[in-house]
Amino acid sequence: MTSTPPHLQTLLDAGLRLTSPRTEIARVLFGDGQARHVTADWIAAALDKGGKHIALGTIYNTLRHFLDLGLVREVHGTRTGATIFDTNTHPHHHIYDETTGQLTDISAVDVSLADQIDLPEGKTVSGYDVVIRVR
Amino acid sequence: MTSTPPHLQTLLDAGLRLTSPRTEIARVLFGDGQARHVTADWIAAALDKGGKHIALGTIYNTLRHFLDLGLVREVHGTRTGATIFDTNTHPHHHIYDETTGQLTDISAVDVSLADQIDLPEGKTVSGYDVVIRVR
DNA sequence: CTCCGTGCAAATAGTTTGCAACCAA
DNA sequence: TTGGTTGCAAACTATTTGCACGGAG
Repeated sequence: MTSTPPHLQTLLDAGLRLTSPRTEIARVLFGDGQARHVTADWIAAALDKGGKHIALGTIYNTLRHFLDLGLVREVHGTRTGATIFDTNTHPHHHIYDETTGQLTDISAVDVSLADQIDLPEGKTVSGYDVVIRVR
Repeated sequence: MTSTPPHLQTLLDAGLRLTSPRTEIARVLFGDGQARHVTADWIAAALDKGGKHIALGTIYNTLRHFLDLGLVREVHGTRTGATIFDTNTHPHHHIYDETTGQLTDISAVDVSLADQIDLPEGKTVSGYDVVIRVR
């Protein structure tokens, strides 16, 4: 019994059609349940390797949809040119190796913010990113 | 008595010539002792406004020099296209308003990291960035 | 005098967008 | 049928680089 995987169900719930590029990209990203840090180029290469070419433009558009739906997150703070997308959507942060470019997850509980941070009035915290740089 | 400003002295100490683009850019950045978040374009515009046009390429090259010398820092974590340079080199972090794009400094003491973070072996922490996103 | 540094334009890199053909529902 | 999607290429933005001229030391 092959039931619809949760990430594909999310697409359906959002009213998005279940098209071939979307399912293929989703398979590469979530297929084995393993969290990944990927770039658009990496996805394109992975698909090409499997004989399933998808236009880079479409990959970017699809990633943006996935971002909106919360299926992936962007990682900031690295000095690599391309945007890195993280398939781990649980609260967590990153260690960035400036020498190798290697990006490693760290648990959110290893980081704490003082509770007396002055926010601009009327604003609420929507999240925070921590990047620990090592070399 | 007009003694050499510290940031210009830093250039000299590093063996860099005190050229007109460098002093002009330094003046715009540090002239009034006020910390700034700027982009290369902002600097170009500010210089043009003062009738001192400097080529964008030269501004980028100069900013890279300033980065190496620790006169400015890059700010990561925002979703604005251009790289933001921060003239505040003291340890601190940022609040990023996703609605307005406004970037605000917060003191480093308002942030604390757990001391049990597992680093890759042989690596040392060279710094860390915290960006609190608000809306 | 000697190079380092500059201006400018061309080259790159990453990402977005316009549009005709397509296809999931 | 029909409007959301795709592919492709062109457009764009941000940044880097190559090269001949120019100015600081």
